[in-house]
Amino acid sequence: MKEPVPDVVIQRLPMYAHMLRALKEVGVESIGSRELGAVLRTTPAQIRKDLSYFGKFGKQGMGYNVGQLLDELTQVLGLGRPWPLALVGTGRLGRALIEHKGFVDDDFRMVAVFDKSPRRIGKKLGGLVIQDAAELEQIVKERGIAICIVAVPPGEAQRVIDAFVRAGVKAILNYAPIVARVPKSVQLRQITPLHSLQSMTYYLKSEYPTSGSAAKSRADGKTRGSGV
Amino acid sequence: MKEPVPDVVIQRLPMYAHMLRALKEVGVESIGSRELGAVLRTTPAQIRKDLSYFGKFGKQGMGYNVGQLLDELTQVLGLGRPWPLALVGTGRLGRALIEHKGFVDDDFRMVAVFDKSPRRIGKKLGGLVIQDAAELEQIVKERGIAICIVAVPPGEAQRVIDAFVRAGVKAILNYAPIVARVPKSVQLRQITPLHSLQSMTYYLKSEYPTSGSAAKSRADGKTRGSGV
DNA sequence: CCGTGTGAACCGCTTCACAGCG
DNA sequence: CGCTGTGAAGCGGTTCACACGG
Repeated sequence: MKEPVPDVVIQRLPMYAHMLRALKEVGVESIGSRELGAVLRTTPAQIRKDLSYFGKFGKQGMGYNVGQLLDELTQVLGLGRPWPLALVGTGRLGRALIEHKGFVDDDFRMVAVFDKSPRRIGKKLGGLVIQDAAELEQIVKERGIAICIVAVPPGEAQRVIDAFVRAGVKAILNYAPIVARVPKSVQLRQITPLHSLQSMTYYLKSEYPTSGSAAKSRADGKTRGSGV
Repeated sequence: MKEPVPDVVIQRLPMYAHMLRALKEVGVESIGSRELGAVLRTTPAQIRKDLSYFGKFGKQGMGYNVGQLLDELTQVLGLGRPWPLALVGTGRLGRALIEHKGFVDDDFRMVAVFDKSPRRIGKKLGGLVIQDAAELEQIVKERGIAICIVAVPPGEAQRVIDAFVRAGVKAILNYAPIVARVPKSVQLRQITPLHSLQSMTYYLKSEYPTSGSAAKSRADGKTRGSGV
């Protein structure tokens, strides 16, 4: 209910909104923090606390009105309008992202696609003509694009990000596995599935011991099916 | 450096390893926590503390040997061996994930691909024959697959995840935007780019005020170019 | 001396517990 | 009475600062 809302809270909001949308569609009109917490796998306290940063949306003894709370969160997150998006990189990843329509909904609309390869420039992709990455800065400025998606090879990612920043972009979703540098005023989210895999293995290595690797041989290492 | 290593620490390790690999390739043989922190955009203290959970890898006054530290982290994370991977869902997303080779490196190898659509079963994808999702449980068990990737539509994701869990899988990378349920013994990582976008907009909405949204009409809303 | 390893201080998020309102 | 909203306690991770080793 004060100014500095913790970052983690903001990042949980989309999940809340997502669930509320689902509940609304199913016809649920009202829900308590206990139930919402159960379905979201968090605690009721967490939910109440999170929401309290933005106002008082519930009625004591009654819980929250699903539709109303969804509207509030939509408002808080700045959604409910079509943010224009740009994407650079139309390799497999970029094409998949566009065609998969993972983000094209009411809140986002892809309005520009770039690539630097002459082979691709001029072709159409997802209803848009692929434009020369050299014109990125100008076009992004012209169209007032605030959010962009980077799907180029690692070696080019920082260059592309710099161009976006110069163009005034304020939020970047980066799929390239690099440690990107952006001004503090620019939001950056990293999508690096390989790192997710590499951290999960930490928890697995005891159950699935090495078959040889570092040096110490291990006769069998067949711990697998056991826990199943 | 005791037993319960914080989860966040584990999740930073892949980034450290990644950077060390890059440094090694460039020929850097030794690095201090200060420099490593600078390039990774963290603090030296953080790095030293993180590493201290696993042992003493540095030499005072000298910093860390890049190659050696990389080996240690590889060991800690349980990498340096080819973990077999399975993927379900060969729609645009699934195909892109496979063909993009985002995770196929020395540490991971895709060994099975599933789909439930008869149109796709039997076709080849990334050198593998797409198999009937109905056989998922059996095949995953047979091949001792511990990690899997879910790239099916939201409505099917939980079912698929349940099947994987029954098959004994211990780590799941899920691309479907759902609140997945898994036993605590199973690692789960969620890749939900849309939520990343939806949380970034929170920080943008003040700079790019609404053009209309929730109800209140707003004559123009052309605040765009200003901040650029 | 320089830089690591680390206990201790610090800070921020989470959880608790209860006052207050429907 | 039930459940929200919230100050305060609890807890875990980050940062500090310094002892110690090369």
